[in-house]
Amino acid sequence: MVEAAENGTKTSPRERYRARVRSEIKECAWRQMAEAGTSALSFNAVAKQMGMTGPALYRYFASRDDLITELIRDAYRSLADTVQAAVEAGPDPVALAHAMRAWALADPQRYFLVFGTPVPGYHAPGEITQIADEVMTCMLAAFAALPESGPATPFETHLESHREWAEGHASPAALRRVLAFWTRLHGAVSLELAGHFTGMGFDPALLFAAELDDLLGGEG
Amino acid sequence: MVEAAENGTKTSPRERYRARVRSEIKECAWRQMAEAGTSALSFNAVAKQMGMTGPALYRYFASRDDLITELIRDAYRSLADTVQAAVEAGPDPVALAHAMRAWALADPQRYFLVFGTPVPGYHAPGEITQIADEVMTCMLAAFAALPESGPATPFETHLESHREWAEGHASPAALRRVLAFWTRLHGAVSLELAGHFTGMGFDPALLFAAELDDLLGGEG
DNA sequence: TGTACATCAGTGAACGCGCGTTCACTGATGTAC
DNA sequence: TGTACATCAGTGAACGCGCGTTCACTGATGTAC
Repeated sequence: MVEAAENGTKTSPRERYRARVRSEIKECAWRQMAEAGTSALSFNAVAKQMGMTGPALYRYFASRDDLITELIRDAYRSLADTVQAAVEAGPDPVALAHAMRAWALADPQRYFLVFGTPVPGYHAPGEITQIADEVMTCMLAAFAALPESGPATPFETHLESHREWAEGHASPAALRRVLAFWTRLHGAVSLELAGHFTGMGFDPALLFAAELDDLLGGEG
Repeated sequence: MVEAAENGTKTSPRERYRARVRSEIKECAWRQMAEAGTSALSFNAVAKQMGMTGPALYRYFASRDDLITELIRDAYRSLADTVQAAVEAGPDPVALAHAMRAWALADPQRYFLVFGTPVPGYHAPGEITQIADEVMTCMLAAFAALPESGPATPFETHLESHREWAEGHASPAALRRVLAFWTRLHGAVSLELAGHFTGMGFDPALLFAAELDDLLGGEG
């Protein structure tokens, strides 16, 4: 995957080469994470796997932390793009849910880099928080068109006075639906990916569908 | 917390001392995990924090991996005990849910050691799988008494032929409820603990209650 | 109760290792005239 | 087109560090007579 030039300026061969190597390094890092886990990323090992010596990587990333931060950002970015594409095709929560699940299954370690065990001290840079907001906005858009249901639940009443984060784009009922959507989706997908369903013989896809159906068909 | 002698045999002072130091080492390790994350557990650092030199720990644990495995086992064990205690007080899913959430909030890193990002290669030893089964059995017990609801959903039909893991102790309807219970509980709790709700102002406890209510009150 | 011996918790030195990172360098690639 | 120079990707040696782990030891605690 070659990183494209984002504006019209001509890219020199050297710039193109740099961009290609940079993304090859990232792919290598992803592969290493997929094999040994999210927390086991060695700068030197990535270099070796690239056929380079360790110090060479410093031509492309200022430090190991720099690489990791960029991987996290890319993970969020690809989720946001996936969600955005799904919502642009129409505000259909079911389609959105399946797009998100597919994104998760495509690369479990990427999923866990976003939604997995947090590192206690770590605070995400603003750039990442912003992408997370994008994702939330898209999810809200998918639920905006849904009809109101019955009388307000206690949680919806609570949301009435705690909805600044949605910037007024949605009713408490829609917010509750989005949060339930997100919660159930994450619950089912992450238990599945972490292997907590292996041993029980059922198909996780059907549990996922059932949870989704309960939210959307059940009480609308 | 002193590890009690499990049978009637007298424990020598030395044995009592050993047991106390062992559990102090574990507490130290938990503290270190709570500060630096699940994956950052250094044998030497634990020793230093205990006021010992590194090699001294080998009197108590055969290796670093040994310590970690035992911590994971203890985490599962304490979850199973919590769940068991809740269910013994009566088969009330609401009480069970709140007991499990309380257990998670009491020590997030412990929760994530059980339900967080998995390490790709790792396969849990049989002892741990067995404790996980205990937890599932307890959850099933909490739902066994619940009344049947309407016509079977597609997922329940699927479970009809994939329910060996429950050993016949529950109907497909109950199994579906247990899986939804577990999924939603994990979804809400883990997003909360990972900090994905910070920034939005609402109270995670109310989202949790709402999800629970939707499962138990909503369509029973 | 006092002495001789065994047990065993903890130390200090040492091991090899892989880590992230720096630095001065070489040699290929691209640019200017 | 050929030559002189600048850029810059990548190397190899070296750094200090903390890691898990081993080993021979010291010295305190417990046991046997």
